[in-house]
Amino acid sequence: MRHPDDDSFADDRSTPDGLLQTADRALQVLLCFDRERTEWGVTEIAEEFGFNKSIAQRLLATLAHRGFLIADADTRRYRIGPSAMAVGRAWERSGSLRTMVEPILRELSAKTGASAILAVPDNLHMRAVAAVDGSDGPLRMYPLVGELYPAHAGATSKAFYAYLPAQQRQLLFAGRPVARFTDRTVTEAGALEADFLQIRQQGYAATVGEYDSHVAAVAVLVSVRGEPYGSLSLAGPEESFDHPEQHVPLLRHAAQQIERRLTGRLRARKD
Amino acid sequence: MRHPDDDSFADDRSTPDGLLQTADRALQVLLCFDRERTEWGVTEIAEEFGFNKSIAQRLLATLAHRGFLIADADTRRYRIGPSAMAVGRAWERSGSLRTMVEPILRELSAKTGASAILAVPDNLHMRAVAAVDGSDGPLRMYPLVGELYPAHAGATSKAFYAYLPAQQRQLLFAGRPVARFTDRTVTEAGALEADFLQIRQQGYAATVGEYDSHVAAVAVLVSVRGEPYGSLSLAGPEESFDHPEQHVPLLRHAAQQIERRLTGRLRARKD
DNA sequence: CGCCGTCGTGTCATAATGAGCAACGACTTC
DNA sequence: GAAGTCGTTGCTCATTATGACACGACGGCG
Repeated sequence: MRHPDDDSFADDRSTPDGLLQTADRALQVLLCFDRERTEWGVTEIAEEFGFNKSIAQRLLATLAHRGFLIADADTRRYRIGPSAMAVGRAWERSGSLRTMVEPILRELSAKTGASAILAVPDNLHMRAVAAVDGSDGPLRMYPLVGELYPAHAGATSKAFYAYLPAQQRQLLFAGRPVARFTDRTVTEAGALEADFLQIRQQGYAATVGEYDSHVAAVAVLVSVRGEPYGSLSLAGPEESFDHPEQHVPLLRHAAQQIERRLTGRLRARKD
Repeated sequence: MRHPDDDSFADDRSTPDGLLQTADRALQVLLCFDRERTEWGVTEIAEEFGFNKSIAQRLLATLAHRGFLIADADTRRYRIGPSAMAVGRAWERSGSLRTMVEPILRELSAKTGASAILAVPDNLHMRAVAAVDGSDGPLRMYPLVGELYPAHAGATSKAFYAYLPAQQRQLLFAGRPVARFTDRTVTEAGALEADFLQIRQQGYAATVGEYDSHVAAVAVLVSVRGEPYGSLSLAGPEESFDHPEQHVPLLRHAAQQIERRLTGRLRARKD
């Protein structure tokens, strides 16, 4: 699905004028090492993009030379390499994620009065990577950003973990016992599965006091490039944050904005 | 410093035969958005690499077109972009870090009998990203990988956090009170600073029972591209793991191996 | 307020470079 | 053992990147 003012990008595969075809192709190739396909061979790349085999071979070799790919010596297939880690770390360090999504969170918060939080999964938890306090003042003493939420409690976590493959969801109960934070925390496997099912069906998660007592929250899944990325949530004091579900359309819209900003190509050409 | 069998890489800046110059240049440019330099302009890139301005401009525009960079509309300077996140996530998903490092850890463990752990910083903790259990059997019931260690307790953490800028080290005491895990945990700011100083002076951290009672550990800093990346540690039961310091040279050597594997370009050309 | 210096962008001729073709060798499969 | 697949490499041609130059915008300085 495309945004209206995206139409200047004629085709993903073709290189616009004024740009370097070879470099562009290399980057395209690099990006196709994604969740769906983690390994590629020379011929596969050639077919995927309609390149000649020699082009594919040289592109892959160049990417490998700079460490963006690693060539499996046995299978002669390529996987993602350590330079991907280097640029990924550069991205994290840059803090651009926060600055890119904070305007969206600010708008959410302004329209609802609640705190807005973008969180990403992290070792059976969710980590707040960007947040804006609501007009009722901060929910906590300490800053929201960096906070970890357990996978099984609260809308922020449940909106994400509900969409995990069933097998991975089992992990929530595989290790140590599921912690109880309040008397409303859901700790029983069956009940949690039922919640997840409902979340998938209605497309959002709404919880009250599951992690922090007196905090109500509503959250939706955020996907990037079609893959679950994190969750976007609104949270506020149980007393004043009325009918959180009413904000689901707003959340959905904001989630799409975030997805768009995190899916590459922005301000590539002057408009 | 180069490894003996690295000599086929004549020069970082020149593109070997059989590779694509333009793609290689684009990747070089992408990699220079690192800790030291997070923003580059067209002219700066041109000077840095000896390119013509037009080349630099097109390289940057191409990288931006695919979302690897973002152009600041006002300053016309470039920063790292969301596609860097995409490939970084692909790297994490691939689990290559573990498979690349585990042979080294296995060798460490085999030579010492202790458990070997590679950990990276994570929100004032250290996270074990790869580990091999020692011959005395596992230290814990649950797997080492994924484990979080607090920043102020244990060699694994201290070997890393000792090298943080003093200002950032203050954060350890800025938030909640420093937790005490055993009677040997160092919780006083002055004493911890003294430990950090000693660690920097001797080049390694050695602790006994600071986090887990009855566990002795020794650790060294791991740097990638000259920047602190994580720590490499050996840990074993206090009773049987004698004179952990004796293994520091071994640890140093292994840390260098890891650094080399994580600094790109492996098996780029057949040897 | 206007000048100059700097920076990013665009143009154009040139030739260097990447594209495509085809052949080879290694390996797998039947 | 033969046929097919895959990755690699040499070679030729022209597509494409290159670099010198010029333009316009911006900002700092006099």
